[in-house]
Amino acid sequence: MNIGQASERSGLPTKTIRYYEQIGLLRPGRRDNGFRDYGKREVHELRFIARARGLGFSVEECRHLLALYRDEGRASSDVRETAQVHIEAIRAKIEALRSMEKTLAHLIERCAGDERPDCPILDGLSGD
Amino acid sequence: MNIGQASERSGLPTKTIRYYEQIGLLRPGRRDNGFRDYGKREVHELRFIARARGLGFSVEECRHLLALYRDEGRASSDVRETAQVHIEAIRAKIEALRSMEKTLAHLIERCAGDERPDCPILDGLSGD
DNA sequence: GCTTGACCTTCCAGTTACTGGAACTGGCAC
DNA sequence: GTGCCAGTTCCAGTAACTGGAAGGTCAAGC
Repeated sequence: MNIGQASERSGLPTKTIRYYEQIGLLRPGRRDNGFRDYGKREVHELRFIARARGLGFSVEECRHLLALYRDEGRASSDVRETAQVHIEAIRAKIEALRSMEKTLAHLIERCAGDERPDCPILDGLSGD
Repeated sequence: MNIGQASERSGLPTKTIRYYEQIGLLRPGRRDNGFRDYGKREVHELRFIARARGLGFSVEECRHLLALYRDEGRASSDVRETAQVHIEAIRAKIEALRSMEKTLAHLIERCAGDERPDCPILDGLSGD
């Protein structure tokens, strides 16, 4: 099938699919006319990548996961470790964001938000 | 003072300070020898930017906040709105990350993580 | 046979917020 | 005058796409 169909079935934009090919993530065959040709397997792998990206894995992590997925002789410990490292990064990000949210919420709470210039948010940012 | 001092006092790398100047966020004066010259006010503003960035505001948001900070006639509602929009973006990110974390934690939990190839994480990604 | 339109191709540039490196100058100690 | 640190500019690279230009393919309709 053409890239448009593959896009529809994988949920990825054609631009993204071409990009993944460019960086060597997934190389489909070509027809005589130069069009990319996707089969069931390729679409399946595109969906795999889409899901992994949806869980926040970087493209390089996706490359690694895909390699493991393709490798029948993989050890599940490899996958688990990759996922473990990633989930810890996610947790760290959540913590960082929560801390920002808390600080910001405090500042916003104190701000009148009217036409006057006094502003605890700016005061907080300026270091008072 | 020179950029090195300003860097030390603001906590921002010199590269970053030069970058902020390049995009017109903060323009220090110059000495005869061409070196940038920072005063108390500039360092104060650099710290302002550093704090805002630390709370996750984009550089463009920082530009806006800095303009408000400089404007004695600002309305605090402007600041509050900017912060409100931002905190909602933060909350959305937290939610997205939490959802990723939950899904991933479930998958990791089920994975033996040994030398065998069977892996619920890969199964989950492949859509089974 | 020709045109239209949807879909495909490649390539180049832009996005965010820096960061690294090269090549050169300023200013001071020895 | 030589070394050295700290300053200068400019160019390129990062992550993961995304938009747009310029042009080729193919089936359908007139």
